[in-house]
Amino acid sequence: MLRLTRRAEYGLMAMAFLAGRSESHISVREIGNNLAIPKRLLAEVLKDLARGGLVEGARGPNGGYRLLAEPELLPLGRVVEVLEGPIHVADCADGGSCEHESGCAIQHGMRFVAGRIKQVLDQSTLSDLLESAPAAAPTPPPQRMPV
Amino acid sequence: MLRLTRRAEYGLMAMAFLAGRSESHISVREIGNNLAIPKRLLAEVLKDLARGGLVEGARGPNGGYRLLAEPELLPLGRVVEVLEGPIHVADCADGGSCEHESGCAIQHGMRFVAGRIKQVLDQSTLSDLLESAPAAAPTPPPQRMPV
DNA sequence: TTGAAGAGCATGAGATTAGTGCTAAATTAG
DNA sequence: CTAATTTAGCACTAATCTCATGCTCTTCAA
Repeated sequence: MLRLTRRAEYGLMAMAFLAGRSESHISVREIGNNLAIPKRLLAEVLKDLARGGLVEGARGPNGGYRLLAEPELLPLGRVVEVLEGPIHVADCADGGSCEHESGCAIQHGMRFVAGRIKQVLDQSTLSDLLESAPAAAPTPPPQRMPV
Repeated sequence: MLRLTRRAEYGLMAMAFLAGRSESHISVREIGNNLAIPKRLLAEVLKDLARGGLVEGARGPNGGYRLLAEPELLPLGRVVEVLEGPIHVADCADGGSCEHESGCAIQHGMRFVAGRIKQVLDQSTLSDLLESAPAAAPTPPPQRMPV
């Protein structure tokens, strides 16, 4: 499917929302209202992000979440991995060794492709995601298929 | 999850297998034996590839499948789309307009990221996948986040 | 005519995700 | 101290999707 889960999507939206606000703590209720995300689910997502160390939760009135990471230094891949676990594009690419072995000639190529996909997420940061304006979007250096 | 289905993985393996053989038609049985893929499922995958015009099936004894596309000109993304349908990285990126609207500032950024991921698949060809050797693996030109 | 092989259709089992409910713990305000 | 607010943690249901298989029909070569 090559698709992010909705959890990851919500998580990225929430992180971006937090990055764009200066208040120290923002509640799930407020984030959910602004982003039109089911609050109950958003709460789960933010809890996971807190467990992953990307945000910090504060309880009680005036509580909520705040970013711990700097948006400029936080790769999107990190957010995705916290919410979905390690990125695993294909068994052929990520499994220790290809179980289909002998006849399968694509293992090396698949690893390369999977690596490129991960790179896309690792080389874009949360602040890149926010800039609808120009600039940013780091471009990876040219790369050849390694031997 | 950002993960290819097993169907896509099997499909790529099979396509690569066909590309590496010179015989005109190779049966599901032979492909399945070589790649250690459940034959019944592999048959479904190859049928879909045939419907998608990437391979051609021939019935009867000595029947089987053969590649229709040239490996050097066939992007991996094409194979994936035939087997999984259009690549859809995230609702936020591919949906017409972000349903979470107002507060969601990442739609533009997500589209860019999704586009980069699709590029990875569209810029690698079936022959690239096969070369565990050197060369190939085309490198996309530098790109900036468009306004 | 027979056997090999793909084409088509349907279906069951399993895994994964989306979303919700409920309770406990912390913290602030009065 | 009490009440209200908000996160933390756990469990669970329903829906969706994938994996895999079974069966029948059609085509075709020997």
